[in-house]
Amino acid sequence: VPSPPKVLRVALDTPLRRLFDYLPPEAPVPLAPGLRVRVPFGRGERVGVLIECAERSELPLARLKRVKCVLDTEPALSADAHALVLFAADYYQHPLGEVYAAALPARLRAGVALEASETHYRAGAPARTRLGPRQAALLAALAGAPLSREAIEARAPGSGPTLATLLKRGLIESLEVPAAARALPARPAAPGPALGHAQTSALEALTAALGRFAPFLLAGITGSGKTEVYLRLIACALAAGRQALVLVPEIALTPQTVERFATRLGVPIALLHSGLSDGERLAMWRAARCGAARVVIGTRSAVFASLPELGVIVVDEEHDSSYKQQEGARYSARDLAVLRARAAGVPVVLGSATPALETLQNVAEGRYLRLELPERAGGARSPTLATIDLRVHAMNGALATPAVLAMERHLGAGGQVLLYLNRRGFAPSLYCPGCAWIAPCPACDARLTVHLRERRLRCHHCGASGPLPFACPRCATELKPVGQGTERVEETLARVFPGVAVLRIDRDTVRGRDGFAAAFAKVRDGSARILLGTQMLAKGHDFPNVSLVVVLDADQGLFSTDFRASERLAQNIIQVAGRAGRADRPGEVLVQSACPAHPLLAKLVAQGYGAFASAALAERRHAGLPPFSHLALIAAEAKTASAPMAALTSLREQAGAVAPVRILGPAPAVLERKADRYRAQLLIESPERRPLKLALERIAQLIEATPGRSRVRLSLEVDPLEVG
DNA sequence: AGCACGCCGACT
DNA sequence: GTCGGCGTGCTC
Repeated sequence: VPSPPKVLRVALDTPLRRLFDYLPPEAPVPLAPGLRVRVPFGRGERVGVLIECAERSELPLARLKRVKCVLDTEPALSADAHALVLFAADYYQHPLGEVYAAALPARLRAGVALEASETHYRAGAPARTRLGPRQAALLAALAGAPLSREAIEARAPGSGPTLATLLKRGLIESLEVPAAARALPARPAAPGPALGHAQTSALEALTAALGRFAPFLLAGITGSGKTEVYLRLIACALAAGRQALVLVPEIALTPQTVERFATRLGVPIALLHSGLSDGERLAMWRAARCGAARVVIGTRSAVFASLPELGVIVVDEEHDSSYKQQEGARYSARDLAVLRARAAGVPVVLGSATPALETLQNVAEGRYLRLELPERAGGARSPTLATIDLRVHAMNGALATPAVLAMERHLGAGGQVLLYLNRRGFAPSLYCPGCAWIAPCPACDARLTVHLRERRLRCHHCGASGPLPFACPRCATELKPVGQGTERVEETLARVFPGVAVLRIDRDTVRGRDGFAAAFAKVRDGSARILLGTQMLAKGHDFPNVSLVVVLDADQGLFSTDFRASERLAQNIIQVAGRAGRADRPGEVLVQSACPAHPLLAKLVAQGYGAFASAALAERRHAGLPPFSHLALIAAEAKTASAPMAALTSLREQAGAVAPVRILGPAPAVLERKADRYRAQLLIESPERRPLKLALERIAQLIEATPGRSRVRLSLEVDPLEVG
């Protein structure tokens, strides 16, 4: 019998980057890493996770408090998920307790049982007083095996009040018994369509890898049948008695997606996404952990879900930026999914029509195996792309003449037209022709956007809003909206295409999941002929009758300070282009730009995403940017203008980086003042991971030791997606 | 992050 | 004379 450890090291949900040492509980209980414990902390109590058992502490034992109780008999997370949490905390330089908290449903953090239970009732002490007929009947029913409330209700309808009375008098006792965890009910599996040649060979490669770690990129244009390949692969894993984890971007987790998995696979499915209540999330999580759910479909944080029999991981639309958590523990669920697959010894499939440049480089270096789905299922042809030079054509608002002509042609042929403009509102600024005044946000270094229908000015950075002024506050000249937003394009369309039904889809017109479903229905039934919208249109849904897509302004993404802007632009263009065309009618895509000769845009339009990606990767290599170097970002934020720069300058001096790690900055953020907070940043860059990691460990310690942390908030992000 | 303790303005 | 502003210090 091993002697009990002297010290328990516990992760707690605090922003402190250390573990807390406790004495083991008085009564000896089994102890193992991953068990939840209830501990005294400060003047209150917390639920933490036991990370290690140790023989000594850096503090004198007399100063340690004692663990109040051990909540579990087995770890909350499966071994691979537990290891993933430890890895993520270390890699992203984030407090372990907070990462663990992100991995567990809120109710488990509050201390409820790991496994679902149900209250059952049975007869207790014999009655010493006379009972009514209902009471006697109920007691008789509960004389045998304990029954659930539902079972009691089925035998004796309306016995609820009687039950409550007898419970109170001690004549009935209650007990908690394990309950089957709730998951979506299974349906009979339906057969799928026949596979094409490329799908078949991709599926063969994937199924051959079941049972071992193997990372794949499944590169397939929209409509090439990636989902069908996922479904067959998952079916194979299920047949071998394993579970599957499917990660999707938040916006893609629609009832249609879930429906497709549920009807095809015929097994219970658990969903994990931000729209669940605490109770629902707990039920889904438990269903995954106990194995009742065979497939887990979830967003970002589902990468940490417990799946004891994990057999395969799928990351759909792997290029999507919503896999990167932007607050708190800033992890990339896509990257962690690959690490988890390695820890679990299972294959992982990253699927996309527009893979991230990082992923393509992983393929180029032989770390991932690329599987290609080159053709559209059902023989549909890919859309043709062309640019429209905005400098040489007459404009109708945001629409160049060739775009208008193309729209007339497609509408005349019975097709639908999709216009993509990544800018909400009527116009991005309000300008005074008299004195050149531009309506500014009072709280940000930004211009206010005109929302004409609401007759308001809005800041798209901080949410501030105010009434729409008629005249310039400085010189009383009438103000002019400048630039194009979706609301203004809608107005142009009403003028240029009178009588044609237009549907605008953006955050201002579509509210919540139901709103999107309603808009989607109007597109499907043809009651909308022209669709106009922002990124919301580029993700998730297919619009099979759309034959023409017009990208109204490609230039926003070409001249940004952020080196990833062109990659995002190309992905958005190709994703939105993927909405167009089907078997009997190839789609047409027109990209409006004032500089169609821009090398990356020209490559994309003439030769497609693959050629764009090669050119963009060559540029990144030349400039020493990711994926050819590794970055971390230190951000500072304060109420005063000088504090962030001062804090980062001091941090830089103390850190004193050693080659090959370079420290760039500090520099004010692109939007220096946002919501009345001033922001600056420091960029840490290194061609190698290891020295970057060492530098970050040092910097993270310095940040924690920085005095006056209430005045300047410092945060650290590893592998930032947005830089500049 | 909470949640304490600890010194200077507008109220009963 | 108090109630309370948020500055800074601690949590095994």
